[in-house]
Amino acid sequence: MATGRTHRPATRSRGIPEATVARLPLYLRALTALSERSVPTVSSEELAAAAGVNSAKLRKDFSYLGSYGTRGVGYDVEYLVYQISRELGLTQDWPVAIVGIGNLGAALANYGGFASRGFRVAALIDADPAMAGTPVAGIPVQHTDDLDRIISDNGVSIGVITTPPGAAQQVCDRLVAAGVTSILNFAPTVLSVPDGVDVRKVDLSIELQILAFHEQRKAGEEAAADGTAAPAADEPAPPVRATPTNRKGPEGDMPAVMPA
Amino acid sequence: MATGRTHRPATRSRGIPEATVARLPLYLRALTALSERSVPTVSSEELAAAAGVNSAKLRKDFSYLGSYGTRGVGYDVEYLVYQISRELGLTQDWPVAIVGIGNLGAALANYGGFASRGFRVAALIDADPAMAGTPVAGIPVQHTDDLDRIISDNGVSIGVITTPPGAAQQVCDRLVAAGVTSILNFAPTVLSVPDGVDVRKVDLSIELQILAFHEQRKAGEEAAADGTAAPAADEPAPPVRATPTNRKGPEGDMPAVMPA
DNA sequence: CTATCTTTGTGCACGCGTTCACAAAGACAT
DNA sequence: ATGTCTTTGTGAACGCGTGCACAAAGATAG
Repeated sequence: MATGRTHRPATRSRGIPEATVARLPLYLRALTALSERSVPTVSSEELAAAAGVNSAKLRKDFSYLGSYGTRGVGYDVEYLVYQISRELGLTQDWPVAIVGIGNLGAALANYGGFASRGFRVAALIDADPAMAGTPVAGIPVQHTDDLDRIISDNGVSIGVITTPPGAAQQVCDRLVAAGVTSILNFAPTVLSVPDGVDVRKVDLSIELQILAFHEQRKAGEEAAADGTAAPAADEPAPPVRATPTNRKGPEGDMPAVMPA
Repeated sequence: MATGRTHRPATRSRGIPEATVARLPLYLRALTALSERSVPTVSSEELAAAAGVNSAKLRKDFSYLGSYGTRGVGYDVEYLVYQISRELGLTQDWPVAIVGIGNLGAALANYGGFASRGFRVAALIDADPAMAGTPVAGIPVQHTDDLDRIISDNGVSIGVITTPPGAAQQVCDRLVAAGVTSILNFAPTVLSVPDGVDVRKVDLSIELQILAFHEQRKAGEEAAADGTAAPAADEPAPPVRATPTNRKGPEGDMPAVMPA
């Protein structure tokens, strides 16, 4: 999953822990599903199961919002949907701009989950002049030169970056200069932003690498359980240390450096 | 960011904390960039800056892998690239299957970051018979009916789900039954999997909602700093409680329920 | 060989997040 | 009205992650 806000060192926003905020959308989704099935009330146990979390955690999370439950009964679904929506700021309209209309940018523009919940794709921006005017998902692509004006005119405060990594920081700087204060970054780059600007990153490559780590570990454990000798790759750090004059891996030659 | 592993409750894998594992890909990326510029060594301070983290944290992270640095000098870039790659399991080939070739699935198939770093798109799978045979990113799409065989034949252990939410759990079950033990889920659904299977989720909608929360909060603080009266949406929980017979928001009528 | 200087590796303390376990609160039946 | 039963809300304990601050290690110069 994409993780980690940058800057603003874990300040509790209005007393609501960051971890709780990250789970509210999950609860909201489960509650919306219940609401569509016209379920009037739900217990913490049921809702927690639907959201895939511990029921105690869910109750504690809700306790930060206020006392919205009824003991012996549970939570009123409609009321809770409204309260969480309000808390997350989804009762207002959020115009969003997507910068970098390649495969991913176009896919996001077409993504249905965007339009619902108060988020509206207000503008698509790309650096390629040939794309200017071409409609993507029914919205004409505009050129980067007009970025500043586009952001201002539409009152965009949330920007989505889907550019190649090399362009990400520059685009980010321009977005921030134009007034954007929240950025969702899909480019595999560490963005640096001034205080007061929130950045969240979604990084496919990182997610896969984390999965690979656990996958390798599972394979190693399995082999150990089979009584097979553990693979060399799973052994502790080798005694041979690399020095500037001795650059070799423990098992001989160093493999070719992998591309980014 | 996509966040949160499901199941397997925070077990320290071979002594390496989960939080550290999640940062290793970040370090690896920064190190690879240095390697391409032929930088021989790097200090924890420099590398930490490039990766966007605290230098003490970076040193502690590396200490879990072993003592790979040289006091007074820093870390050997090439050696560290190799060690982290090995630790993450990137020295081997990981065939990946993408299920659900819509806008997003196609975008991922075309994504360059996939191919590098040992991950290889081994198969594209979709439920639409009309798509079968159509090449996407140079790889012919295969039908869901053959999912089991495709996974087995290619030795796929990592699956990527980019289906509509309604199909995600079913696809997940089939993947797991076929032998997949790691899943990257882009569908906005809580997947339930048996023990031993890792799930990571990437959820655009959740990321946006978290950003909206902080955005709303920033707007509220700003207004308060201006001496303006705080907006009603930012005030503490209202005294009026909703009961099954009194379903109203604190400010009057309940807004229409939002779509999922 | 000794002294100095740089940078790592880590002991320690602190704070956040999670979980347990239970008292309090309300619904509901009698 | 009283008692029972269900479910919430939360106090308290625990564990993980973070960051400070410093001792130990090694490089480098004289």
